[in-house]
Amino acid sequence: MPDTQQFFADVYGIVAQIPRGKVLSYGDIARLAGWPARSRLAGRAMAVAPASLHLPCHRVVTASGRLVPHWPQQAALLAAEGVEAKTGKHGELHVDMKKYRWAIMDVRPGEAI
DNA sequence: AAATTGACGGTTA
DNA sequence: GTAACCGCCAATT
Repeated sequence: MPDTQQFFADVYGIVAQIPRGKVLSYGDIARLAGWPARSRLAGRAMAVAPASLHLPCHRVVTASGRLVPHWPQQAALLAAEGVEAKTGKHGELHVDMKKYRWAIMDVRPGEAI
């Protein structure tokens, strides 16, 4: 099993565990999967993720809190779960990461700061 | 094999 | 707060 495929599987497992009303960034997922530098691969994993897995990919945003480009409906899905997405002048949607980011990162002392 | 692209992240100006 | 630049890894052209 190639590392990439294992990484993909791990990413899917993590995304599936994201609680309702919380979000994670690609970088966070990559880090949790054990590959800190593979944030882009996390995005690719979502891109190729089979719909049969029912992954809550709408709970995945960028590290800046920006919602996923090329996917406008994500805001509606998040809003349905209580995640408030603010709309910018250029139609950019962003969420408050400090508030909605999955707390698994905060559990680690020392790195949270 | 080389260059380009992408659902990214972080730092610097 | 926005913009530009660099670093990162894999797939695609």
